Amino acid sequence: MPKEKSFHHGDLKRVLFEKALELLDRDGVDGVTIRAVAREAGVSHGAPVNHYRDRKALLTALAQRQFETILNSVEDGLTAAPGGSNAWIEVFGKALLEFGFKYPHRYKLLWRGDLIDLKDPDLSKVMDQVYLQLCGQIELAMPQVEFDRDTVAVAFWSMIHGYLDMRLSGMFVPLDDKVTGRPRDAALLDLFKMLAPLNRS
Amino acid sequence: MPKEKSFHHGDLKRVLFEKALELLDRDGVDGVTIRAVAREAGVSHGAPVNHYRDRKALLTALAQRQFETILNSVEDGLTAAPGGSNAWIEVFGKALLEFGFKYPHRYKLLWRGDLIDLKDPDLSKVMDQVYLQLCGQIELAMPQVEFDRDTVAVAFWSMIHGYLDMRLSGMFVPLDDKVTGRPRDAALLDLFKMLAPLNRS
DNA sequence: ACTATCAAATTGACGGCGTCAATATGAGTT
DNA sequence: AACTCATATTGACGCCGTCAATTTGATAGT
Repeated sequence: MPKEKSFHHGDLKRVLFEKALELLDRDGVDGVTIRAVAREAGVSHGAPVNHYRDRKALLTALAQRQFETILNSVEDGLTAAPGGSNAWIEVFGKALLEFGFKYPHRYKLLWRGDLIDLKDPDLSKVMDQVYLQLCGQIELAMPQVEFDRDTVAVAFWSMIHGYLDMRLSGMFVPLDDKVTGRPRDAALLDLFKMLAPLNRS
Repeated sequence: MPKEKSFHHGDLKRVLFEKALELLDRDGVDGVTIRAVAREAGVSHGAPVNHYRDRKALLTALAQRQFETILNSVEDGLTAAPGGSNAWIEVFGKALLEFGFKYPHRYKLLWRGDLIDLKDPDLSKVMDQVYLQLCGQIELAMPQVEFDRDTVAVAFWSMIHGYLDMRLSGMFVPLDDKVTGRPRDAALLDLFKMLAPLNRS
């Protein structure tokens, strides 16, 4: 547990992280500047360097936390899943789609390899955890598959991510469904289920 | 045909566009600054405003041109295609994948809705052309399909784009194939072909 | 209780950016 | 030869990230 007010300010690192997340949700990643975060936290523009080396380190910490959230969301979904052989599609698909539509700016940050440090051990660790969990579920559901598990995992994740990325970039909103945006989501998951017969059974 | 040296400088707009494209390929979109482009063109930092209102207008022009290139590439591929009912998968898939791997920074720019003007008429026109061409091919190949044509188009494009976006962001290079990167590409296209039996035939 | 220490915070500077306003230039027209 | 007006230059403003020098103040050692 962090001290209430340990030294000059208090646990500034926690405050900086929270303010950065608020700015991210409100203004997008461009709004998350060292100086803006410092302003929100009520400290000088030079203070954050003691806790985050630079902007990339701050954004990396934000991204790492979001992957943790997604990992937990998937784990929760898996324990509550009916357990059909296609359950992983619903669980992973819904986890990613709901997260993306709820926190678009957080989701987009996850794939900004130019802004975050992909070599960061904590970040790459949780990214690997999510990916390996997906592969594990595919292996459980499809013990004999025509394509290797990595290919199925990459194809699935590519489709979900590509769809989210284009939707959140405002790319084909006008060409997308005119209603809630959800029927198309479900259709994509249903469509991917057609690949389940890849089982050599 | 543009005049050789029409006024103060010559047709600066053309030069600005070309230098901007060079900078994009070399340094990524962050390297395409108004001032850097002006430097490369040998003019002052205030000169470009007479030809591109602001940075977003310049980047929009770059993106529009790239979509034109992709559109032409697809059209070339279609005329040369064998014409099988799955030909559109190969043609569109290869056009996008080859463009993305050859010009990663150009490809990434296309989906930066925060940097380009999606409402620009010229840009949205060519984007619609590419999308409608895809839908048209799907309609030709799959006259009776279980899902509506838009859903198939979105699913296909999502998978290709998601894969490219993650690859080009350096996201799962370590987890991807260790060889050339191409076997995985082909596997994804093959995998999507499994959806062709969606034909109610 | 006093002082030394040292992480944490402040301040100020530097260069780069986008953008805007004021000014200068010069080719084509009258 | 003078005018016009698009084009180009210059300089400014307020952001930004980052760094160096300095100050602050909680804590540990005497």
